[in-house]
Amino acid sequence: MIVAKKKINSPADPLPVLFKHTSFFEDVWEVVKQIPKGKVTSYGAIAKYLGAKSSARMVGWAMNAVNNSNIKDIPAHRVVNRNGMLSGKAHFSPPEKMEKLLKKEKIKVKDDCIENFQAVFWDPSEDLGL
DNA sequence: CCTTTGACTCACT
DNA sequence: CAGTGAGCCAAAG
Repeated sequence: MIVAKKKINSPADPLPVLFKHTSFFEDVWEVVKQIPKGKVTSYGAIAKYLGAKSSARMVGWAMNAVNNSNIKDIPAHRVVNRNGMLSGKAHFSPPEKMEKLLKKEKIKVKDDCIENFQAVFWDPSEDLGL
């Protein structure tokens, strides 16, 4: 469990205010980190796995936090919306990076959408046990 | 401190 | 079947 405004990874991370005492972000990250290579999941699935306490929007916030900080251990590119659309691509360093990384993992992406989304979809509730 | 917004989703019209 | 509204919770203005 990572705690609050403490350094997440690098000593020189510009990690802003972000988390105070909420471990929500960590939970999201942990789940995201568990996503098998070549698979993807949705914000809603993660939120649901976390108990649906928070809405999927918070998951997106967590991803935003990842981009904001120097955290690179989180494969945020494997997280898309429930339609399999790369809704968050715009928030990547180069927006194309998300799609690029996905394709690199043999995930078929077309027009910012994962074609075989259902096939590569990974449900945390299923693998992590629920 | 109150208002607005956001990488979402579901339900209703 | 597509458009709209509401719920969601935290962060930024």
